[in-house]
Amino acid sequence: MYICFMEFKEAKNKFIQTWGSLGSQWGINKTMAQIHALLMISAEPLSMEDVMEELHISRGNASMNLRALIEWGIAYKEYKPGERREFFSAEGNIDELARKIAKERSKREIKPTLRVLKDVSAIEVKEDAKAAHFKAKTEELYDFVSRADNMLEKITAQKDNWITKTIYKLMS
Amino acid sequence: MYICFMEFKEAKNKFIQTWGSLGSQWGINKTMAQIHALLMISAEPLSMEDVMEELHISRGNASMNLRALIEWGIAYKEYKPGERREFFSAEGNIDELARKIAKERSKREIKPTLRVLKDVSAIEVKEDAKAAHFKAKTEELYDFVSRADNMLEKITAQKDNWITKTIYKLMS
DNA sequence: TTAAACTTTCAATAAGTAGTGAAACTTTAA
DNA sequence: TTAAAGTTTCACTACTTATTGAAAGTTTAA
Repeated sequence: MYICFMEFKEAKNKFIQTWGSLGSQWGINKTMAQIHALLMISAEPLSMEDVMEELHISRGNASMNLRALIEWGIAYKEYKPGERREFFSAEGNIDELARKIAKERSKREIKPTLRVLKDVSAIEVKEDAKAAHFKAKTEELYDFVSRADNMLEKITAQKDNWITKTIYKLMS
Repeated sequence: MYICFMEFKEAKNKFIQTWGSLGSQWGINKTMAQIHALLMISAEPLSMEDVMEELHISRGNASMNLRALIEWGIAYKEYKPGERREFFSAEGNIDELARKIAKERSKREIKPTLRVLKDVSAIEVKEDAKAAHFKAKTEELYDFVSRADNMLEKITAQKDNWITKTIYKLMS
């Protein structure tokens, strides 16, 4: 039997790397995902200096990506009494985290795509069979994507444990 | 009132570009998504030559990405009687298309991430409060991601109209 | 079996995206 | 009000990923 003895530091590093590459596979900047990973597993809020040191990144990079995380609503600025510096922490509730990511991506990508699908499917078709096929196909896509987006909204709208609730409902 | 009169060609091009950029925002190669868009809206299967001409891409690029689409199970090779060339067409059923994409991404990204989460959360913790927090957090993440993956499987396992069915079940 | 038609591969290169670091800006406490 | 501490911006550079194109490989019909 193979037993993996991993040190805390090693595990931490592996987790940050994995979260970063997962991020970039899903269209999120690698550093942004890594900073998020770091904040998520830190028991205490971190300063920008801390983030820079841990990930070996520049001040500019840290600043930009911390700001992006805050814009997405998945990291927060915190102030410590008597401390001038700002500290950062990640959204601690995973349900809430997933909800916010889903919401943000819907807003940024799905909604604009729906608009285009609506536009392009609005072409007028007379004789042209190819154009007719295009119209039919893009209408079908519009319908599908808009239903999928709707489904996502319904799923994430459930407060607390939306995954568990959804699985439960799906079993009926 | 603003009315948009779009020509078929213009609409087609816009759709291909949009589908391509949607693809790259979701970690799928732009050309792969564009070829898929083109095949999807073509009434007839297309030859590699057709694809190259329409998208202004090289033979090598067309070949690689057509192969990738076939590996994903969302495009098919077709043979016409009396024709030596191969023709390509896209998965016509959108439900099936989404199902296959979900399956492929789960296999490529979610499953490996779960493995890492399991590994890193297996560290032994004695006194160290930071390590304890790390362990708790990664265990929580493992639990969440594995439930989410499970939910996706359950949703897409429903044959025919899984979106409609899911929305219906969620309303209960 | 051969040559024409077609497809794939892969090293080189281009394009796109992310990261740096220094300068500009902002805030705060004395 | 000022200077020290801290933060942001952005032009430049580094890095990653996609694309080309030519050469190698494959298939088929005569």
